[in-house]
Amino acid sequence: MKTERQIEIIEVALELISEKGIQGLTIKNLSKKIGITEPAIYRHYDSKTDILIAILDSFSKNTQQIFNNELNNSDSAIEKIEHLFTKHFAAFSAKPSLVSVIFSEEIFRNEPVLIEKISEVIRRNDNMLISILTSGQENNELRTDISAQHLSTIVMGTLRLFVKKSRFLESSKSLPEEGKLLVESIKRIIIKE
Amino acid sequence: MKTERQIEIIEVALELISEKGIQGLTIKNLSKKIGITEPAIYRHYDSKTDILIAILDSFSKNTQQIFNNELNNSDSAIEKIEHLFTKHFAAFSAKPSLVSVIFSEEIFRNEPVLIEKISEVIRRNDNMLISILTSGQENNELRTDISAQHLSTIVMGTLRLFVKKSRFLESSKSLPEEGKLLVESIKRIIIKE
DNA sequence: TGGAAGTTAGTTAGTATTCACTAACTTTGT
DNA sequence: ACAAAGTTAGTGAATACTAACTAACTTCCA
Repeated sequence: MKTERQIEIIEVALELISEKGIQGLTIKNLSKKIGITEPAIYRHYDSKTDILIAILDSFSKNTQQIFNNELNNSDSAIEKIEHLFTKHFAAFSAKPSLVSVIFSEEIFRNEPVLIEKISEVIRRNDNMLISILTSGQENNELRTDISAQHLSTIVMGTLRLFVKKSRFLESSKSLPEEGKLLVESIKRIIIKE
Repeated sequence: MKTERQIEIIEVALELISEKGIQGLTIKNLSKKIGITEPAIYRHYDSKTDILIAILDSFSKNTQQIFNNELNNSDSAIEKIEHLFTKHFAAFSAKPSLVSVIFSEEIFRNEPVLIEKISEVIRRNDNMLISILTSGQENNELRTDISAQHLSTIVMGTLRLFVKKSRFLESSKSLPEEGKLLVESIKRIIIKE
């Protein structure tokens, strides 16, 4: 279990990465933003790498939970995909730093242990989305002229770029509002006519 | 114009970022990999930030050229999109470090001048792709039940995630080979029935 | 044409600053 | 009273960058 301070540390670390990139995440910046001294950080995590690992584990848990909820309910595939988008948009609205870092795996390139963790998360999420799409094809809900693998890349790629764009280009509408429209387009694209 | 050494520096810098992330790009690593001493780097670029700016400018020129070639020829929109993908796959095969960093804007978060440059590149490429798609819709080539803005996010998002996946998950087929199949799926999705 | 002057691209040695992290001590809450 | 969570003061290593010097070319012109 994580203590309050541990949770605060990974949340603030996430904010720092979101604002200044991975180079902005230093123990000094982290402690200053929290309001304690540098050595105090080490009462809660043994090393900086351990903090990054905790961030990735938190991602991993979060996304796995989202996918599991969708896999184990009785909704149609279309509804599952819709929830997937909606939940990501809600999470991004609530905590912009989180989702914007989730989709930036290149940030965690410098430590082999982090690359391994990231690769596993990508692989697992990909497989879960593919299994949702495959069962949608089997139910005659989704188009079958395109493989579930390709549909997965299209759906997830669209979601990711949409979120990233919203970080770099500001829009008049809110993210969930504009996202809702995009989901309609995605549904129209994958549905069986 | 860039000297040979300047080109070498940005190429090696790109390799370092690709291998170890932005934190792997240090003047020491850079000079060691090139085979000169650290101060020699400063004969060719005034600062590390200038090297990053040069990388982004090179991206900017490259992608603008690709888009311009496509905009100003007489191909159909479908063919233009197909070329867009093919050229990216070819570039990635030839120099994996380049394309994998192009699509990782979060790497350049720490300097405001870099964020500004990145945002401009994203915005410009987005507009060019939208104009290709819009003219395809006007020619009755592409489906019109989905806005060119959404089609653009779908097409570019798919391309980007596909390239990123190929970096983290290894596949049996080659990138251009597997990419060709993906392009067929994308075409099937955006074409007017 | 040959030597002086300047340029280019490198070197060695060193700067101040920042980095992650530690030892030893103090405060705080139960 | 004791453990958890903080502090001050410091470590060595790494960071971007600079100063001063040099070898090897190029340019220029008497």
